[in-house]
Amino acid sequence: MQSILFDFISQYVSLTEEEQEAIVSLDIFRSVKKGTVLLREGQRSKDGYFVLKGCIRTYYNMDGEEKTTAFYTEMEGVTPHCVLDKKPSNYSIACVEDSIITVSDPAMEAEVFEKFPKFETLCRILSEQLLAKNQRSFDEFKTSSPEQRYLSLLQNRPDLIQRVPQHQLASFLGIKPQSLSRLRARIAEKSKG
Amino acid sequence: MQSILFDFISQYVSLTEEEQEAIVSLDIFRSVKKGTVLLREGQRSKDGYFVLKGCIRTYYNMDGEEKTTAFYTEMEGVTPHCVLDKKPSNYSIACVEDSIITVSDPAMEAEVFEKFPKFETLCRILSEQLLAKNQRSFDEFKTSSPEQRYLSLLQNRPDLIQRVPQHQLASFLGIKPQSLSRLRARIAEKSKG
DNA sequence: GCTGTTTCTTAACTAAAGTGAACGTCAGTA
DNA sequence: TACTGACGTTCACTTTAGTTAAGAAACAGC
Repeated sequence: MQSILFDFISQYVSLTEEEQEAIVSLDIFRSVKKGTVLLREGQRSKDGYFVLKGCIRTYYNMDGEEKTTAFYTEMEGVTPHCVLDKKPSNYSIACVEDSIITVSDPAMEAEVFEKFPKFETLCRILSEQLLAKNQRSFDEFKTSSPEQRYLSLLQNRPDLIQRVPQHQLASFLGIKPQSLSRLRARIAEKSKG
Repeated sequence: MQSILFDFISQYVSLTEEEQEAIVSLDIFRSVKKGTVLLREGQRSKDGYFVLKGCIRTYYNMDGEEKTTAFYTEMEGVTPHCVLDKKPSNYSIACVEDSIITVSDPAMEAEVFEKFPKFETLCRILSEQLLAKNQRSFDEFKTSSPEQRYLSLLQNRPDLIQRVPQHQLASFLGIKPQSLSRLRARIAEKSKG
């Protein structure tokens, strides 16, 4: 299980035995059941999550309605805003499927950065790349219609459409579930032609 | 001029005289005229930009039409995707106003990180915070209508509405210029009510 | 297996954004 | 001065999303 994480890290920096053991000794690996809420709106958690297997999502509760804004699957991680903000979280995080994740906080990070500065470089590079990726997604979202967004999702993350409920996908695409149904019907109609 | 940058940095880490001089000696400060294109679609620049005064924007050329997706004003910075990607840029960056900016590249960063590891910590923290901020904006964008987005812009960055052409604002809000005009008229109508 | 809930789809109607075109304003320029 | 092009607004019309409601299908708990 841990090897999945180390394989991922090795794409960026190489780790010695000692460094790997330092990670393992932090005891960050968790197995969580579908539906488990990792972070609840209003809490002040300091934990960040990284998905080794499975899928988790962030969602807001807007006047009674759940709005899912992001999914994190294999080899993707989230640091909730409240960790950096020092304010209660304004969204929740839950497991979409049974998942295996790592859970870590800034104190653990600081400890590792101290011992192995290499990890700080790793984290800097990862957040720079995540930032760029997030901006690209945002740009694509802004410059395309719901239908184009759905088609692009179909191209780039077809697995998501299978593993995630439609109504969660809808808000992820910035529309209502009914509109997603209609849009799908429209596309099917076209391709039948 | 340089003091603006150091004031900003001092919010995160404190710099010694020596460190400040190291920055100054890099000769990164530039004064650029309105309309200047800093990065053109298709180029492979390694430069990142930080705005001390003025405003710059990123935009895509989508079948002849310019789509502006982001504005950067005082104390905001961009690292174009092409810097991290090692691919030609798929967007352009231009000055919206006469501006004073810094221009730096990864080689310069590496040099400074080497001499003063403190700067790597600064950069890590900055990108983590930028990432969180960007995700918040994206979440807000997804969960609101064009009209709500415009009203929120009016609240949070009223200056942008003044200093930026409407058609650039429109694509920034994810809509067409005509829709922005209409939407503004609608709001004015309501408040007259 | 039954029941109730959640999820997905469909439909009719409303509201808003996209599209194409026209027009007025303004700045720059021949 | 007159011409040009860019920008913003308005209008008529089309397309699509939001809203409300109803019903079918899938699923979980009993």
